[in-house]
Amino acid sequence: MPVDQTPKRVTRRRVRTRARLLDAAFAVFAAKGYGHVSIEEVCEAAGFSRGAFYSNFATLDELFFALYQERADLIADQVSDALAQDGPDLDVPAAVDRVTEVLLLDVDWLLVKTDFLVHAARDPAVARTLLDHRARLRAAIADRLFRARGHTALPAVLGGADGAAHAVVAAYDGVTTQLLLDRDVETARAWLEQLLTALLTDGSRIPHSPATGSQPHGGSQPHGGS
Amino acid sequence: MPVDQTPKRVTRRRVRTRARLLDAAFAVFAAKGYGHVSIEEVCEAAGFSRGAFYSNFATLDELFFALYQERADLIADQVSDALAQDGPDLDVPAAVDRVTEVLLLDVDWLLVKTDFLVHAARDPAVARTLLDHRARLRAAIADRLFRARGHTALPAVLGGADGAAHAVVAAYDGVTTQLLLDRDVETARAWLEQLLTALLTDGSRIPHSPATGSQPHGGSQPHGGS
DNA sequence: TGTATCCGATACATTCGCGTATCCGACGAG
DNA sequence: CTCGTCGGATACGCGAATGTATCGGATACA
Repeated sequence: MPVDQTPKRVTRRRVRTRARLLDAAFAVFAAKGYGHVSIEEVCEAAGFSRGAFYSNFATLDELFFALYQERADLIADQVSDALAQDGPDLDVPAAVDRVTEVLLLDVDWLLVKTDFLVHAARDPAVARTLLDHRARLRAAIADRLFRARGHTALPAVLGGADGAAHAVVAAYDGVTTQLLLDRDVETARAWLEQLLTALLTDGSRIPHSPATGSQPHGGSQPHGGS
Repeated sequence: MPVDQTPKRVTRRRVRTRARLLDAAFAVFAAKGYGHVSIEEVCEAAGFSRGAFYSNFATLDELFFALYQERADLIADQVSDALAQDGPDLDVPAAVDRVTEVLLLDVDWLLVKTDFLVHAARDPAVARTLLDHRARLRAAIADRLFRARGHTALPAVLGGADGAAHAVVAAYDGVTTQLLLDRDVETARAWLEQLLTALLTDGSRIPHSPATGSQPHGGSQPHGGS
């Protein structure tokens, strides 16, 4: 067979430099924001010259896309794991706690993800990828909620596990926005847990104490910086 | 009055060109995204040369900042008006409808706003401005909810009108994210109304019919493109 | 209407980032 | 161990965007 689909040899060194470029790009994008980053900055942060870049990627968009896919898949797996941990009956606060841990731990990732959102908002092809990723997350959540129906009643307004999963993602996005501005991870986590609790349980079934006492900070409510 | 704070003459032409620059910048930012826009592109869209720009702004960031402040103030006023329209007793669905109309009408504004968020997330001084704007919105909402307490019971998990206002803003941000990806304004509006209804009313008091029948599209739930 | 001032246009130099072509060292196969 | 191929470095030319300095026309006030 004279010609391969990927005619290059297996190339072991290549994957290492590619990975280093991706890692460096993540750090640089988080720090300065995509759109204010030049190719050379990424290469410099990775300890390479531009030649290495053009040997692995055609454009900065391509790198950004690959970077997002890699990390997004990782996050999706982690969320799936966090949701699968406890048995058939769902412990809402515990599950919310685990998922929140995964989703709000790394502010840098939120920064890059938001950059990617802005990018996708103007490119339908890229938007499709992001929508697919979100659909995967929602599916995992909806599946978990569906398996636990009967044990935990969902508010009727949301309309089933599917709608509830949608609401969870929306709450996550909303809290992310505030977190990007005030950079207060702990408050954001507390606030997201509270929001999800409010969304996933109907009013009659209050999980914690409804008044003060369970917040990490002194305040009665996890309000952001202002 | 011998000396003005701004010693320049009243300069009537100046404000016109400044406004034209701001309007053009809004359109260009919405189309291409801040960070992929050059000064010359803005000037060209406004029908000016770069000299006009440098006579009115020092940098593109400064223009962006002014642009955001102008529009954000406008939106804040509109929301306040929408909340003040009905009497002392709050009609939640109607108020939600009016506010949603203001907040999700203009996708271009959401695009620019998200760009500004990304920008603010890396500049604490800019972030302060955005946080202030959000605080103003929340205050208007909380004030409205507080005036209507007794008529409409809020879920205890959120902790009072203040927490509820926070939740409203978070829901708005979350729906915005989805809207930027699928560009489906009608579904987004329906979904936001449903989310706010779920958040602002406890489970026992269901405003519309809890099942299908009030959505604009055929589907049972206003789920986004995927 | 005259005029001093302001404002935007034009021209220029400079810097920055990009993409390519070429070269040399490294790695893997035999 | 040797050689052929691959991957990354270096050097070059190019175009775009920036900031400034200067000029001519418009504008507001007397």
